[in-house]
Amino acid sequence: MPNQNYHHGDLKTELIKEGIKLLNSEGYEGVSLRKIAKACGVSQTAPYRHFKNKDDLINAILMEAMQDFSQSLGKPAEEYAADPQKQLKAIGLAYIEFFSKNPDYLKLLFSSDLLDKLNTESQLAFHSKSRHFETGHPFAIFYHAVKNYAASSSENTMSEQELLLYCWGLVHGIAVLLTNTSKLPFEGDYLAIAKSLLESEEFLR
Amino acid sequence: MPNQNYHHGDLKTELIKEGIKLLNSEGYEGVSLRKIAKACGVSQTAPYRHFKNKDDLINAILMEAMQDFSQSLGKPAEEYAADPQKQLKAIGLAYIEFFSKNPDYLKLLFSSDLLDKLNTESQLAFHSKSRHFETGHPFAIFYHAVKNYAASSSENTMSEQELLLYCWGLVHGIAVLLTNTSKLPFEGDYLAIAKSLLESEEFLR
DNA sequence: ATAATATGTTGACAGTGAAAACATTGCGTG
DNA sequence: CACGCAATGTTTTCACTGTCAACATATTAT
Repeated sequence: MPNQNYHHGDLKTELIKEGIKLLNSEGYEGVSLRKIAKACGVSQTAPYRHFKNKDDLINAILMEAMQDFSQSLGKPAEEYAADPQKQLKAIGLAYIEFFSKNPDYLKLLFSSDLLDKLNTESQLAFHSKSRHFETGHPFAIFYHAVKNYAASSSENTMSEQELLLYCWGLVHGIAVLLTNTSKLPFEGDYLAIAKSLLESEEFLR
Repeated sequence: MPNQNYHHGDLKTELIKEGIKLLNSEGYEGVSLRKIAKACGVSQTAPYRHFKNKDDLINAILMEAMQDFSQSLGKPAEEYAADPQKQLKAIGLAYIEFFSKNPDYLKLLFSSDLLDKLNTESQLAFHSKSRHFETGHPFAIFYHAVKNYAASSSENTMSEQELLLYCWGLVHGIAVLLTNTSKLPFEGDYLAIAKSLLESEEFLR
């Protein structure tokens, strides 16, 4: 029977859980190791038994978040598996919607080294289709949809790399802008605009 | 005759200058008020006589940076003033190239509240053409090029808002991705890819 | 010249990430 | 079962950060 006041039981996963909670409640800037530790009812330095440093914890949190993300992209990927273009467009929209709902993930993702780590640790994960929903590269689904479309479309004249940059860039850029609507020059339902944009022929005819 | 050890003379502008230097040398994470103050040979709290807080100084630094940015966009804007499509494409490329060379500005820009401030303080600046190069909204040039193209093109079927989201989103997204090339799945000269992409008919035919 | 103001300094405080030294628990091996 | 070692948690401490209050000095206006 474990002493309730010392060994915690499953601190590692609870740190991640409380980290996500804190991120959602206080936002990107409000996340600190000490707060997370306190939320778990544990000393300030306890997290260091489970994570090398703050960025390591952040990466673990993101890993969790990217699971949601992968699922959000996976749904349209399956639904429109038969039509590569429709699939790609639907995935793009899901990408935008996800970060629109979770703006802090976007900031976190590009200020941590999660993606670098994933790229070096498991280059495979990005290219293999099987592991997307686990620990693989969160953008693999997107990447495969792009490859799929490139292979299927007779209209497309872009190289695979161009196409990836085009699709990912557009979708990511819109996501960034939408999480900063106050930075945009006029008001409006930008999410709706983004939707009609992706569905139009201007993007992938 | 000013005492050399007390009143500094022109601390405010030197703080900005040293701030930019620090940003370029140590990167986004390495910027702190205290370091900037020390670089100016002044006490830690001296900056508070000229700036309300850190974000205020950061905004001033960005203001300076955005001047460069505006000029980088202004050059192709003038060069291709006669051909709205070419102009828009050239501006887009300049946008990408600028942040590709100054990746830290990109991070800073979207983690400060500069754009919000500009939008509330001078909504006009974004819409008027005359003040771009001074204190106006740094994206006004881009915006005007979009409007220009929308008005001139008979091919374009998008609304002005759609078009802005499309162009700005694409260009911004690519800029973000290029400043994180290590996050991309394969290696290559992404800047060159981006260039050929913008020039292709896939983007604004 | 003197008062008001602008500008700079000192010292302090709370919050942060991190390391070192120490304490407690639980597990594996004899 | 007992013992020792590894895992996990705590305390203490450090350097660094942004910011404030109180004080000092210079500049400017009256």
